[in-house]
Amino acid sequence: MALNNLLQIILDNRERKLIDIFSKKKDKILLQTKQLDVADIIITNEIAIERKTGFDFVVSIMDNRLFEQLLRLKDTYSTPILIIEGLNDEVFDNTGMKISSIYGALAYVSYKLGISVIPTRNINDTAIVIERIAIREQIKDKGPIISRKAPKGLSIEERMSFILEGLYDTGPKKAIQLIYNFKTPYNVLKAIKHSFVIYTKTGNPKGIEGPLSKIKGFGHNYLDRNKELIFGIKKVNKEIL
Amino acid sequence: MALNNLLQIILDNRERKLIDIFSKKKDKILLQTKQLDVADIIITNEIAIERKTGFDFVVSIMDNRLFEQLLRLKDTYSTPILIIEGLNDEVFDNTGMKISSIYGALAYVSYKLGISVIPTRNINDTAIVIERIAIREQIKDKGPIISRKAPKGLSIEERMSFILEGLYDTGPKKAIQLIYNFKTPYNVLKAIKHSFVIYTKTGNPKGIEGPLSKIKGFGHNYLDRNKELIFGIKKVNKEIL
DNA sequence: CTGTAATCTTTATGA
DNA sequence: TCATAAAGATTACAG
Repeated sequence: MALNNLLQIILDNRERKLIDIFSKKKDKILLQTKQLDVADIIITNEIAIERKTGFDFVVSIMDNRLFEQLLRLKDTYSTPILIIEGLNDEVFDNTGMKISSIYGALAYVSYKLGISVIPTRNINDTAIVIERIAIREQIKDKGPIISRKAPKGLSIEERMSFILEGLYDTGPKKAIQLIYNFKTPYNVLKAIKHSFVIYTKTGNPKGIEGPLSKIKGFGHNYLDRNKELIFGIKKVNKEIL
Repeated sequence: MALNNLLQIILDNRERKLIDIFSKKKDKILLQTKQLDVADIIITNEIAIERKTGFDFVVSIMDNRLFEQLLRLKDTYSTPILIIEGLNDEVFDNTGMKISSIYGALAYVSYKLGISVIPTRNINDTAIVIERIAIREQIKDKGPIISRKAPKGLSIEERMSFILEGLYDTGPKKAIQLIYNFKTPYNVLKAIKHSFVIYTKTGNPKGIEGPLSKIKGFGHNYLDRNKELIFGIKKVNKEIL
């Protein structure tokens, strides 16, 4: 598609500044703008770039947007790239986030999520990086990309756990325990249905009985709250069901 | 107790400054120094880190040492990491290398070579990154557990919807529709269980029948994918259940 | 993401 | 054996 030796770059139409910069290079770059869902810049079918300023990066950590965005990027493109622009003292000092948290997130994205992180100083540098990548992929030897560690879309088990994390008092740990013990989300709900609180003679909750009682870490409170959530009833006696 | 929570970090004995920094944390970190051949810092058998100041980085590009080093790192450890420290104006202005060349090399290392690049401002930040990686690999859960936190202050209906948003192709809209029609999450799963795909004589999916067919927007794809997710079975024929 | 507070389950203890 | 208190583990929340 690339006529002559024109570089083809697709930009999200909200990236005004980048559009301006590349517009001035019409002799080199064939610019295309559209509303993009999962990335900010697309170089090829395989390579897409998310651009974040240092400030954006930190803010998106706090509201949990970062992880979600990057996972989608990773799901959609085999070579996802994050350009992080101007991660400087100003960002570290003024966002109120702990330094260790920022670097923890950065390290996580880079080596655990397997997303290629490229730091730049400012938007002009960002434009340079984008152009270099486009040149390499579209003009130079399109040498193979050395594969990273196993591409990690959500497995079905992870996805199953994901559902259960909607329950009260249920984080990743408990969710995984439940799937491990009962195999499927539906079985988990059935297990909850068939478990009951045991009371002492004086009427105090003593523990639980039923399928759920075989796993540690699930008590009467867990049962009560989640039965209401799943079945829409406040209290359940064995006799009623 | 304390002994078990010690982080173990192996440093090349030429990394004097890092050794100094970590030496002051003897209560947390078990430091080991030795002459290392292919990395500067070793976290586990799989994870090793090359540390380069911005200046070193540029110089090693020029004398062709960079790629040789990093390729060896990559050959030896399955998760190679490059910490690039203080890649700032001073480096870009005073090394005499073209900006685009520096970024070209950086991009190449990151997305083409598949080495995890993590930028830091200075050696103290570098130490933080190393410590975070060690914590994640040596203390926290091995497999990265993904979690989704429910927004706080949800009503029970909202919370019910949130559970269903763990299903495939189910966002807020479909989740609310489902709760509105079936009242509780458990009923929704039962409705999915008792809904089935209808096929044409030629074996093509035609639509669905059962409780779910009464609502618009839920087709055979939705049914197939989510039955697998909820019940752990790839395909369900009416006859089997 | 991290670090801390809050919450829940389990174990220990005394009546 | 039951009821309360302390300990241990996990989740929720704020930055």
